[in-house]
Amino acid sequence: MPNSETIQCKECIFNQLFDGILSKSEIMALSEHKSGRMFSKGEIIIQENDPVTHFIYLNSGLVKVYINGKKKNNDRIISISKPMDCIGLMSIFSNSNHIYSISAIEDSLVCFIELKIIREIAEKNGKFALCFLEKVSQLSDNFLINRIELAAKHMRGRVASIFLFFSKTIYNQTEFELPVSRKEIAELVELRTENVIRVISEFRKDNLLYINGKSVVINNMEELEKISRIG
Amino acid sequence: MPNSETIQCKECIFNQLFDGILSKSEIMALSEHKSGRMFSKGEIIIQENDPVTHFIYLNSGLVKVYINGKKKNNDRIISISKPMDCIGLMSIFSNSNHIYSISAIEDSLVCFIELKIIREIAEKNGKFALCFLEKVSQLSDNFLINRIELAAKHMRGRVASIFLFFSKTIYNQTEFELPVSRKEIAELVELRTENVIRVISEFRKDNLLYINGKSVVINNMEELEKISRIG
DNA sequence: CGCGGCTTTGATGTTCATCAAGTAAAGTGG
DNA sequence: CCACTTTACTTGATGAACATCAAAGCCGCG
Repeated sequence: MPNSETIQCKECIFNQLFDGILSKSEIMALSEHKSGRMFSKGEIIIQENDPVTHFIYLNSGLVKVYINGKKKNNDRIISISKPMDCIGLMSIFSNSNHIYSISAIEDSLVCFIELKIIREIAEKNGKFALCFLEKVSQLSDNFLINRIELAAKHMRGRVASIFLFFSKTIYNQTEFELPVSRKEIAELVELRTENVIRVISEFRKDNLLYINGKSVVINNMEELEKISRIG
Repeated sequence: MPNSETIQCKECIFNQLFDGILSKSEIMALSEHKSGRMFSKGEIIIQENDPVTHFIYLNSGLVKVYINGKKKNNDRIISISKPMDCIGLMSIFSNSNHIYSISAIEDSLVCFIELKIIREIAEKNGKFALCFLEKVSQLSDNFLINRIELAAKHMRGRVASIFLFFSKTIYNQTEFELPVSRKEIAELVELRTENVIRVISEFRKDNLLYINGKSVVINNMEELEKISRIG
């Protein structure tokens, strides 16, 4: 595979997540069953229906979690995950096979920890298990709330929320390179590509943002937020 | 409060869920911090924003989990939960306040277990914690998948799926009393009441089901399933 | 170079929300 | 128990929001 590389990551940021909860020996045990790999933009990390063998952790880069549509042009993106996010947390404990696919939308360093060792440690270290529990719950809550709010919004609000998401949650800047295509935005917010493009054109005309290809500058954050809330 | 009653439930079905995982003394400890209460149809069990103090478990009856809309006539029902379901599992570990409301749609016996004791046991008994983890994950997966499939369906498919849900998942019969109003069906599937009614009328006209008020008999399960899948 | 996928705009049609209005059912107070 | 009010249910008519279809320009890639 191109651009692939195996990395032993003893000081992976993963450990930070459970600071004070894991013992030295537990961290060691995890490290021994952990490996990292670079995925370049566009590469598929997990395919729907792959057996669940590892806990997956994003160290750097950006990935999308999605389900494959039955017909073509019908994928649905569940979430865009950033570093420190536990991607694919959901199906890991409830299914023996992945129910979502994951692929890199930017070059990404992905860590894999054998699920077996996670289970072993969780069984012995209840605090670790509880910490996991909180993360899973939080993630689920977010996804669900997200979906419910999405359903309540019209086209403009949906598209606005995506630009706010990238600006605030991902890049923390008003100026950034859009890491997804118009088509992918459509898959994120349950719209058709054409309509996403139309709305973007409107936003540009209304001077809410500057956008040229993938280069974005947000000009009127307040108005976008208003549109995202109401529309 | 009317129809309320406090019950010490030593042999609550809750214990069955963790059969072989909990020790005698742990079961005892849980029992001591557990209480049950009857809620009659329509009563509110949990209000959005109530502090999370207990793990909540449905022993008998039927409840709905929903979020209160900002405007009136804008509630959204997340799920209908049946006995053996851990209602309100989601927000319990991730939030200090409930983010969903829960109310009884049939007379229901609800068990409350102090969250503190659950946490204590989970910390010491990792298997118990893992078991919880699996339940949370499963629940989340179901909710999310549900929402995604919903968004893909048209009116007829959405309404059909609700009748299938009650017939197959809840009552396990082709003949049952609908426990929800047309308005609540609308809140379940992101439609307007008028449209739910229109679709139901069509189904009746097409002889897919007999329905009079709340009495339902499903006549053509196959066709309803087809509509639910495709439409 | 030419092919396929992404982007863009316009025209058209379908799906669904909204508005209106009336009937039935269910809860409320005298 | 009956008049009264409210809430649930139902159907029709209209319009808004969005999908679909079509066509053309753009871009990257083998």
